[in-house]
Amino acid sequence: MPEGHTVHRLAAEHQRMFGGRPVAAESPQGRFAAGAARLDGRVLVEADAHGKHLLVRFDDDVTLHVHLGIYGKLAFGAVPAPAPVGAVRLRLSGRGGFADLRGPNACELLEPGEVKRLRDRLGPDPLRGDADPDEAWRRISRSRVPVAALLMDQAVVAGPGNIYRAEVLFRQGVDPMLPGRGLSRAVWSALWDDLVVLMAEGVRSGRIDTVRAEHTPEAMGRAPRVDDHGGEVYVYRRAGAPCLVCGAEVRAAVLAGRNLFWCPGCQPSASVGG
DNA sequence: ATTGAATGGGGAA
DNA sequence: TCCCCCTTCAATC
Repeated sequence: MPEGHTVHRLAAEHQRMFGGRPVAAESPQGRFAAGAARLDGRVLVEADAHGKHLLVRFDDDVTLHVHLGIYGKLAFGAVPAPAPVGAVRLRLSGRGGFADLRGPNACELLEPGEVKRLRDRLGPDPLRGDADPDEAWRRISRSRVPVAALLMDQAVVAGPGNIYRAEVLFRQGVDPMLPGRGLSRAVWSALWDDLVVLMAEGVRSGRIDTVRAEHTPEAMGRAPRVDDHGGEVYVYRRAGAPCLVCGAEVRAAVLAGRNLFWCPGCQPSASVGG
């Protein structure tokens, strides 16, 4: 679930459901009991997202910081809320509904200075209007780290995860192992612009679709195929299957502890886009 | 009943 | 580079 587009949707949902009104907070599981007690009854001022981090500001400048990690989930529902099921770390409820948080990587309260520190260590987020891609380019253009790893480094770019990085590199024809400093400025711009388009579409639809109209199963007379994550993609989790564009076998490798997928035909070694 | 995998990330070594 | 955190669900015994 949680790449940056999901977290932006969750922020919008919090704003819509709770914004400007007091909320009730509890920790049915008990592990966030003290934090929930501190939030209980406060007015939710603003919910925001930076990359995969959800930042919910309450009156008196207390900010709830949630990072879902790889397992975490947020589930919304209508009030009256049913008895909590499973390990609910935090339940917020208000007139407009309730939100249950399970399995987050982070669920904590931050002071304003800590929020600033968190934001300062994150790179530009393609989904934020205040994002400056040059900030990322300054790091990328100096780095020997493979571009596929740089795109997963939240200090370089905040928001893309394993699916978007694989898909954007495929769409731009970039070899995942190319070191950052091997990229031209033009290719970085193309990668960034494509992330902006793909992720904004992800916020609208709530899924990750990256296949261009001319390569859809309908356009190419193939059986439709949707990945388990709920979108239509070129290479993510398609190892061993034929590339939708050139027919070469999609490859997989582990890079920095994460599964990387690419097409050796469309993204040959040292290819720099086009 | 148990294991493994999953769209993350921090910290130690 | 590994290990650990946290939770759910599907696959396997």
